[in-house]
Amino acid sequence: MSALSGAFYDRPVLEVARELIGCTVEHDGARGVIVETEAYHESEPACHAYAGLTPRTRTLFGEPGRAYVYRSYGIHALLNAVCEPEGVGAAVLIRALAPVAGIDRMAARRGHLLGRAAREHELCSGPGRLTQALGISLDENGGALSTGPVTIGPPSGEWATPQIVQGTRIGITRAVELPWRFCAAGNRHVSRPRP
DNA sequence: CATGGGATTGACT
DNA sequence: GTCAATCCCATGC
Repeated sequence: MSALSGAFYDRPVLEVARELIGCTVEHDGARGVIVETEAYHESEPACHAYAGLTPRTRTLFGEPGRAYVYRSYGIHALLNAVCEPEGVGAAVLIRALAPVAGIDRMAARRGHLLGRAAREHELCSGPGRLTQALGISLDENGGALSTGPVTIGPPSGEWATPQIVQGTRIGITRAVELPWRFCAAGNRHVSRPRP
């Protein structure tokens, strides 16, 4: 499958966040369809780029179409797609996937036993879970999403025109009112709370 | 240089 | 429902 080009991300971050629903993320033998995203922009205080250009936010302010991966709560690696022109700090947080391929590998990395369908819902339904399932680490920070190791591909089939529900972002303490979260309507892999 | 706070998760009451 | 784990880095002395 061909990956999306860097130009896809060189646009307003809200636009990209919405259009990434239905696209695929692939890394190290596992792939899933994006069913939940959130947009972050330097103009609002929930965004890491709000503090300006620092060693941590260097990737955020860099070339669009790159992966911004950072550690959250000392435990989890969270995956973002850098957006907007170079020099603007903005990114889309990938919050949940519907597993498509390499489900055995996802389960192994997540420490799950396979067998029950219900287990599949716990593989990638959260930003920390999906990076663990795909084996994405901080080493992937700064990598181009068009060439990998982490790649994002276009939607296929019915995912080309997904039904989307918009709501407020999760787990933040500032700019909580902005409706910058996008979810595939009714999808079981979306993290909680469901919109 | 010391400190404090997360774009979370899973285990437990 | 509550709460600890754990580490990068921004901030302040």
